[in-house]
Amino acid sequence: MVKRLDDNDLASIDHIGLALWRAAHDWRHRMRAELAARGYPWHESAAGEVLAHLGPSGISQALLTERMGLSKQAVQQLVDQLEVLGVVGRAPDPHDGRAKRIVLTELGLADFAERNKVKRLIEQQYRDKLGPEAFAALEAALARLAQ
Amino acid sequence: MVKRLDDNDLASIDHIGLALWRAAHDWRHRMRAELAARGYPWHESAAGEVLAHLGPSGISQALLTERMGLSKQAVQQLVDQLEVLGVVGRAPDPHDGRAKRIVLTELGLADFAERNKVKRLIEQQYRDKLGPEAFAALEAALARLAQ
DNA sequence: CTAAATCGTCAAGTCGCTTGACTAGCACGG
DNA sequence: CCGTGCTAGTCAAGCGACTTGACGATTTAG
Repeated sequence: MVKRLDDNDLASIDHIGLALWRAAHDWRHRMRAELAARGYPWHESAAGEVLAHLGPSGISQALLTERMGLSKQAVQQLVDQLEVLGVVGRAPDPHDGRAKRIVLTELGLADFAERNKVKRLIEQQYRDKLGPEAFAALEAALARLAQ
Repeated sequence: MVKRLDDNDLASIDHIGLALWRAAHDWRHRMRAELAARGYPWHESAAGEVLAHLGPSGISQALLTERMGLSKQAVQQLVDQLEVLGVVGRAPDPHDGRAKRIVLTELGLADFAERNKVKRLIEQQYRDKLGPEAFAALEAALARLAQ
């Protein structure tokens, strides 16, 4: 036996979970990097996640908290950052004196539009790489798993 | 119009990247929770990731660092935690006075075995949910994406 | 109309990682 | 065989992304 490699016993780590993990991170990385390159650098930080839950009609901070699955304090901090950057603003909710609505500024709306473009771009890259049938199969399998 | 929902404009967020993200996190969560439930709670913390790169024959800290894609200090801290817990130990490398080998203790070896069991279990859950063809298609698509 | 729940805020702490500064051992060209 | 530089590991400090705790201001329920 010439040489026993360190990782002889690591064949076991190459499972589908790892493949999923890598694919998810690849997607995330492409998305964040592309948006940062296009002039929306906050997508490189955690605050960018907020924008994934925020459309032109705005959202209450409480609902945002629920959707993001974080503590309300965490969400508050992320929104604070975006507010400083001028991407979102806070407006009082007319129907509830406690609540505030998070709304997109003009810059935020531009970000929203760009995000959709980039999403389609990366989806197309994946489709090109896999072919349309395999891409559809992937989508279907993931949807099935999510149920 | 009865009611305009907050998320009318959020249809765009439901893309394949998100599905991948969720699937990856589901896998990770099942893995960690199951291992924790079986008496290996460190898989709930970042230190558990170390064990994914560590087999019975051990590994040098430097190589581990390279594999994990973290700074050497980060890896050191994670290994420290596992050492305190008695899962791994540090042995001097006979061929290199600077290096130390990270090796599994008896507890670590039990963890290694359990990890493989759980991995197979969860893979089987996924296979059951998808059916063998779709599962194979998912594996193939993910492998293709990783290239 | 009071009691409880909800919305948001301020403060402090934890976890997972990073960068910086350092020591001990190895490698190699002169 | 020796110094110059590279590599393995350690110690310390700090930062980002969260958490928990405590709180005032509303709204809702009984």
